[in-house]
Amino acid sequence: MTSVDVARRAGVSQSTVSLVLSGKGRGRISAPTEAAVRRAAEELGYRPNVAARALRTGVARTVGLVVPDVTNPFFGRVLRGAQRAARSAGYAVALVDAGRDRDWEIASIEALLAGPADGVLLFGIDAPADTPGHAVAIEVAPGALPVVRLDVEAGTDAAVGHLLELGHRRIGHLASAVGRSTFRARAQRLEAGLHAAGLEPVATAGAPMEFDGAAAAAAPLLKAGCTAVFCDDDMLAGGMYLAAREASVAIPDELSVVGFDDLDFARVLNPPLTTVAADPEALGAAAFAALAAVMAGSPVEAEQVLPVRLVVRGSTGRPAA
Amino acid sequence: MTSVDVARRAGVSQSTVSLVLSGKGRGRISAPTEAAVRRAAEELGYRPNVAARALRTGVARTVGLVVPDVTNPFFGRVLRGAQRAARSAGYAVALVDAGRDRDWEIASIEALLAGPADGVLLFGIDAPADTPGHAVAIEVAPGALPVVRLDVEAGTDAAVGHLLELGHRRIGHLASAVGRSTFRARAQRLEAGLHAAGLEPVATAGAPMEFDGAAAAAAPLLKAGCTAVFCDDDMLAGGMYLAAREASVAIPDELSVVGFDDLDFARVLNPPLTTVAADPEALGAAAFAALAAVMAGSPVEAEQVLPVRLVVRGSTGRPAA
DNA sequence: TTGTAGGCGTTATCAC
DNA sequence: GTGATAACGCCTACAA
Repeated sequence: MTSVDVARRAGVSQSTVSLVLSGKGRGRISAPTEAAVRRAAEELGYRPNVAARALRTGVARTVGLVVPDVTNPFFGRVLRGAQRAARSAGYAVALVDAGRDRDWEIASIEALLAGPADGVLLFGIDAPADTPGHAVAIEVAPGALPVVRLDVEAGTDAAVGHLLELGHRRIGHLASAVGRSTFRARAQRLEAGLHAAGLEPVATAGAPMEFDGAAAAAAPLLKAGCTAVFCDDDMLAGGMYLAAREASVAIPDELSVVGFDDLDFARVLNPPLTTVAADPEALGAAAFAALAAVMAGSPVEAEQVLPVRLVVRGSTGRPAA
Repeated sequence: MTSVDVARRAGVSQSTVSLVLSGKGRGRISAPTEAAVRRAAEELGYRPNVAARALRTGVARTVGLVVPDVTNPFFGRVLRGAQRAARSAGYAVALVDAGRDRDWEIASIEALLAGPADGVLLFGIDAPADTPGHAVAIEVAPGALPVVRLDVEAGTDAAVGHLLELGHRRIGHLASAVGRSTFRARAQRLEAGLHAAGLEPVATAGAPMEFDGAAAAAAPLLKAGCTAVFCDDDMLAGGMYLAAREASVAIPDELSVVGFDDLDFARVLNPPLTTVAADPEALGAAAFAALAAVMAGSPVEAEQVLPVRLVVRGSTGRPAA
């Protein structure tokens, strides 16, 4: 099933088929010829061979999205947003899971850029300085690559402000153990907010992005006597809930918890989690748009910052004392 | 950067480069020549062009994984399992999200099979009868395609048995509104189990795979006076929790809840969810293995059933009365 | 042991 | 308006 078959069936040459189907025959191919070609293609169920086209044009019409861990529900929604935007631009998005493995991350990026993909979206990856092809970074600090990210500063400020306003003075930080710059920004901003109020974080713990590990890391924060904890992420907040339950500490009566991301499960936690809500679909869509611009050679803002907002639910309240 | 450049640099012909790099030069190419080629390739940072190779060989070394909704955490883990298995076989996995849209599902499958992918893994999709290329179905009832699925029958039996053993007689079913055969199997098995005990399901509700919608669908089950509810999926169980909280119904004292899948958040719910645990990574890996066999033309069992097991946690207990 | 040559299905540049 | 024809980069008989 090739364009040659279509040509034969339509009684024209192969190049005419190509011209018609690519739309480049505009005003060069007669209407009857065009109709005949289209009908033949339709009847035969012809689909252009992607590999041949890619080889000839040097363009794959595919972009890669590299995420650190597909298991995190956040990425699914980023992918969906990127995929929607990409599809309407005639691109496909290939998701690759780096499995939290830095080497594989780099290998994947190279492999992708070597041909299968025209560009890559790098989530939370502080990209190799010499990223070879078209790339856009997501959720990292400004660097060599154009960046699309959440307004973590505003989000953190809002969260800390909320805690302070409720009267908390002993605030802990359940931080992500993975050293991504977005998390460093949160830590920094948290400390700044606390300092401005004449405070210091009571305790800080670095936790893996997974409930049990986070719970283990969270336990010491409880011992340190925090009345509130800012968690870098909702997954970590989930771990905090686990640790609190284990230690029979009541949320929010004895402990206030704030998360980040507003993952779906945040609402079903008991009590529902107060968290900084982000729009992952928008993040994915914006990242694709930026990448499309990069690939087109258009100017791209070095940094695009998407708004977030604090959603106050049941996990925060006034401190007990 | 092509194999011709490498050949020139190594002072050999292009075909020699191809032979060496594909490993098919075994015992045909002299050691010094081979070394020279490898060194030249290394120095130049040569990467074979995937499109050219795919065009020439007719093989993309990529398989597609089509899922109904990337947003569900279950799929992330299936993808990871499939990707791991695929990678060690030299294949890449392209994830495509059908966005719960049947038409797009079909379009995606066709598009994938038209070239970019050598085969597809179809999750929960009752495939078009005339699936054109290599395909394996995941989590559906046996049909035209080889199937890899969870032992939902045993899982449902275990869940129902558990509820019955605890003394429940008024058992409801929070069913998935999406008409996939795996869910039909659960419904059927639940009824069978109940009948065997001389009971009928007290009430059944069809719910969307998302917390709020599920909660809305779950509310009537509470009104119907169920003392226990079997949920087709942990997401739905989450909705059940929401509805129970809304109606001030205590779990497990006034209502026992059983889920299915054992998603990560099941443990952080309060109380932790009793659920039928599956191994999504194994599912993904087994599906890829089956697809690899199909692509290789080897015989493949029509149906492969993976074990599940009931994990009893805090959401189930004896009925109040 | 190595090189030559043909072709995979497209697109695009020419003649006609 | 339409049709030859030449790449794109790679693999693989087959020839030397």
